[in-house]
Amino acid sequence: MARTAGSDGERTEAAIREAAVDLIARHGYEAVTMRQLAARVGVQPAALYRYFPTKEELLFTLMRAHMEALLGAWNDARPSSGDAAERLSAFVANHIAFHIERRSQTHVSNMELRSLSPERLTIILRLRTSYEKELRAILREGAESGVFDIDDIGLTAMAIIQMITGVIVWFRPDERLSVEGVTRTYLSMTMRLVGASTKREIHHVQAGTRLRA
Amino acid sequence: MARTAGSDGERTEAAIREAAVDLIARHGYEAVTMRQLAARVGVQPAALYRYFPTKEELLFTLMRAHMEALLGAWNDARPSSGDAAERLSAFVANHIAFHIERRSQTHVSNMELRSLSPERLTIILRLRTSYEKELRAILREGAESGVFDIDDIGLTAMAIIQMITGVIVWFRPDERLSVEGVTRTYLSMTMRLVGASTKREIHHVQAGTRLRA
DNA sequence: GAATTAATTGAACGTACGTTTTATTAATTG
DNA sequence: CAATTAATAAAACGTACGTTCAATTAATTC
Repeated sequence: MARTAGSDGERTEAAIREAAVDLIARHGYEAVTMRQLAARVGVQPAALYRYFPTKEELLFTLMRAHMEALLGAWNDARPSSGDAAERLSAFVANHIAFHIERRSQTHVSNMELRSLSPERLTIILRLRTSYEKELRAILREGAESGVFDIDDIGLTAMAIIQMITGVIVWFRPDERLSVEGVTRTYLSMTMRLVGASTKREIHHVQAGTRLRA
Repeated sequence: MARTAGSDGERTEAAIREAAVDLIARHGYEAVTMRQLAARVGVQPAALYRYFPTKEELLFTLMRAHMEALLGAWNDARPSSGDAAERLSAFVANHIAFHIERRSQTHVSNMELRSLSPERLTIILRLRTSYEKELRAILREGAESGVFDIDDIGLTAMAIIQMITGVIVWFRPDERLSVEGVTRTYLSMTMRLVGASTKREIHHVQAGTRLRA
């Protein structure tokens, strides 16, 4: 046999990406074989090479897409006005919603950096840094305007990112906790963390925050 | 050749463990080969099998030792008296100090869980859970005695652990930040996170704290 | 100082890996 | 409807993997 009835390049590539994200998130990049991936897609191993020249290029493509989607989501969710507390709320809410919706992609992007070549690693890290810069800018603005009380901006930014990304490690949407409830609690913890000055701001921010369905 | 002059089983096993932790932390368990490990130790691959029957058993041994050391360190550092704020301070300080001292071990224990068989995974997760239980107990005590203001104990415990473990991802001891400075800032952020009630406690905890140079 | 035990080498086994090559069939185009 | 392009299968290539086995030497014991 050769070309199969109803085969379509776009659909096959999408299926490969989806299966790869899932398998790599579950077993790790090194542990996943091209044969395993092909079997999941329902195709012979050689067919994968029509879409991705190497296994590493496939990994890189997945990671880059994830980072660009994250930056895109923040670009759409970013408030055009409002003080630092409001901006920070939006950032945290968007981050948590995005990561809960894409647990597997996030796992891949966070755990498999060491499997990238130096050049590709640099590209991914640049995207990551530009995302973290957004958070630092918010923290700096809040610190300068007196809305936040922050000891060290860079350190606080890392602490917040670790904390809110960590949700995907333990959170399962089908438990006693809802996405909305978890987001609310994390918003509250974040505001305390940055020493958001008045109760008014905290309540205002939480009141105005809408969570994704 | 066979047995080499001056060879010693204890020293060789220690060398294997040390090299394995370092290599696995750097490249990942699946990516490290037994030949690579043997070369690092300065021995032939077959010699490794005198000390560890399989590659996975070696990984498991490293992880279990790390978790038991963590529990042991907390057992030694745990204050015999004091309120919840004091206990929490001790927990955070011990956690950060332990993890900064053992970056590689921590990376292995946190990243390579999926390479363990179900039985071995269970053992490691049990150790991890019993460590997390310590933090939850402190948070519960603080919440009940009114020292802390906590929304959800389990959730707050996970947030704190993610935050303070995240230090090892970005912190390098030889930079502008000292271990002491980072620990102080994280202690302060943790106390805010749990809504430590009175300024007195926060100030007590931060007593002697100076901002980084 | 012979016998025994500890520590290691050297070579090999079977398997599975990422990838390439060639052939073949389906869909599209002129 | 012939020619071309798109999408895949089938088979193979060379390599590297975890592990085993037998032989060999160093240290220890009696």
